[in-house]
Amino acid sequence: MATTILTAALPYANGPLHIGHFVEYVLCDVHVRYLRSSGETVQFVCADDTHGAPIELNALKEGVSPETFVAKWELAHRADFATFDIQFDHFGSTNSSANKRFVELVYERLKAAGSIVRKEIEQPYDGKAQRWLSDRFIRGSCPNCGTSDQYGDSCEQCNATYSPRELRDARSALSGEPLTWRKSSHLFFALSQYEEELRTLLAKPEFTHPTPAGQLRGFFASGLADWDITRDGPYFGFLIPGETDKYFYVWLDAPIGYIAATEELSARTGGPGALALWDASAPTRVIHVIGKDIVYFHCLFWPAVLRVAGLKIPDRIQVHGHLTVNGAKMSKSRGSLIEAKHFGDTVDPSALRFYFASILGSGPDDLDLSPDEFRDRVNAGLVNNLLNLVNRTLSLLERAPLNRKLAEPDPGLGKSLVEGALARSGEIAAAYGSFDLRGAIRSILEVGAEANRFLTLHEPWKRMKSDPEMARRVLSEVCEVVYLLCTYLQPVVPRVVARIEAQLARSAPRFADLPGLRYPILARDQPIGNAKPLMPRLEAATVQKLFAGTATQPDAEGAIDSTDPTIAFADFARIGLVVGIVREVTSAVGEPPVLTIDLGGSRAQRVVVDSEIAVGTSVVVATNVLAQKGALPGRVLMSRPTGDLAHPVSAGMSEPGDGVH
RNA sequence: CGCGGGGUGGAGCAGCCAGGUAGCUCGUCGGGCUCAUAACCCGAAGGUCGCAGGUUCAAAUCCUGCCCCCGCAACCA
Repeated sequence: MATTILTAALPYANGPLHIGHFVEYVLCDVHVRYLRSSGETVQFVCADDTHGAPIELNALKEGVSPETFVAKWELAHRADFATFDIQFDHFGSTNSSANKRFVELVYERLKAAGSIVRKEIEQPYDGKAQRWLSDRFIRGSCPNCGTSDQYGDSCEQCNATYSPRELRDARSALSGEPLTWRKSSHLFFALSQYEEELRTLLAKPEFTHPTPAGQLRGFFASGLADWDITRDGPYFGFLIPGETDKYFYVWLDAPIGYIAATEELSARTGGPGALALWDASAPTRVIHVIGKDIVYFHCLFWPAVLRVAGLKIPDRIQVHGHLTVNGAKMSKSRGSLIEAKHFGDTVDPSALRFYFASILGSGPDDLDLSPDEFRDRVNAGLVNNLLNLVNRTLSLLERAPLNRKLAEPDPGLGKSLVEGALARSGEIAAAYGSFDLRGAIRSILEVGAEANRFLTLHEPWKRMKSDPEMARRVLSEVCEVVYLLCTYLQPVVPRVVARIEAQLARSAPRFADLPGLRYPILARDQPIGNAKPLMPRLEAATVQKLFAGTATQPDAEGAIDSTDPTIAFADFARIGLVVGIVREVTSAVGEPPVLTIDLGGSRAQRVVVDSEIAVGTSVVVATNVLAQKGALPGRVLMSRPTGDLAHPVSAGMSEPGDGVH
């Protein structure tokens, strides 16, 4: 049977993993465990992504070599994977000799195919720091709305996109120096040559979900640009052979890390080797699981590179959404980022696996994690319905007078129950197979509910004395369902299923075995083991600890009430208030006036107000309040001298840029 | 007019492609059970399916316009 290579996106070796990362790892790990249970041969590989400017800079900041720096994070990442039962067949590093070899091989093949072109380009340069600057390291004012302190490529405030050339007052984020521009000779991958092939590929519904595919269509509209695969030193990465102080861009060598990982796995286990597995004509099935943020790299550059290099084009790019916490994007600055380690230290990691599985569909929609949702789904679905079913059944069976012995099959009693549970295997397998974990969990919960109803109907606890053999027969039939539930649940919560198997004193069937099974599926002559609660319910206090420090989302209406007599001082303190002077007022008929306000230094800001204010007036401006989406650009004017607001600012007493306390 | 996704009982979702009794989980209320991790079972309340128009015998579902929310924009990974 053909090997399936399944990859998870490479985590960047620049910091700890957070629970958002684990949406993907759980999705992959569950899928892989399902495939294995179905009898497929799978190589589940991943690696740390170690190259690029941020790592190089952060290592420098810590005074260690990049190698030492990434080694530290690799160790932390591996520990987190172990905590959450993410079982890679191989977890490598892009900074490996195997990867270097494959990057050079791919490069040679691209060159031989005539797909590498050289272009002289001008790049922003920081003369003081002696570094070339990516957009990420450039800050300036948006040429569209004037908002200060924006990145080199787009404005968070008005959503405009532009080039660093257009940015006003563009400066290096490293040294604060103004940008200079220098010429450099860069190698490009001629992506434009493969436009038609990529179009065809993206039109295939099995290649990726229609949503990301549709988004990429926008790129074709303006024509695909060639891809710059060169970075000038200093850079942490692989030197480009035949060039001086030029490195491969991290996004070229990172996905090749998938190939290198399979090579290292082969070397370890005596497999066929990456070139055999990844050859364009190989029967291998390649599936990349990625977040929607890196669709471009995996659906455009990567297939084109593979195609030209004579390697296997992925069969599927499985795209998932991002995790939000309390409805908002996770962010370090907002304090809503939950590190995986913190989570794993606080609750049973199986709970998170189950939670993600219960909300993960096959599409790229975002998922949300909130304390209440998390607790409800885990407690109601996993603990109350499924695990409590196991516990109530086994704990009755183990006690006298039943003494852990099962009854002979009683088809009239339990055959339809067991066959009903067995009949669900098809839809559950199909759901797992299509990455619809949510659908799989839904079906599994129905199996559990059916068995719970069966117990309520037959009330074995009432018959324990009057008719113990009847109680034994009822419970034995439910044991059959429990046995099947082990199979169904094993991909999601392998650790918990192992405990159930121990209590049942049996190993569950594999998915591959299910089609051949007929009632009864359980060997009745073998006694069960000892019953014990399988997993505690999540307590509200425990869950709160997980979210300690994360902001809770204000309710849709009423939560922000400016007439509220008291708000926490901390909330107020977060608003940055600065004195500014109105320099210019423009107003079109029918439009609210727009003020340009001098905030001291080179900072200026445009603000929309509801009434005109004279030029030269001193005002107080909130500098860090984002405008409501869809509203006119600008931030909030907090106070003005002539209005009825509390504290007029006297011109002459304060200078633009002064803080307000 | 940058691209895309979404707006369905209190919360989160399914249904929409192939129009025809609006479904699931949680929550709420009432009842049952008492084996089990206060778990399990039964029942009930609660929705003019974002707004407006159109097509149709019939629209959550198809078409048009509008409003609102979210995400993504290749040289940040």
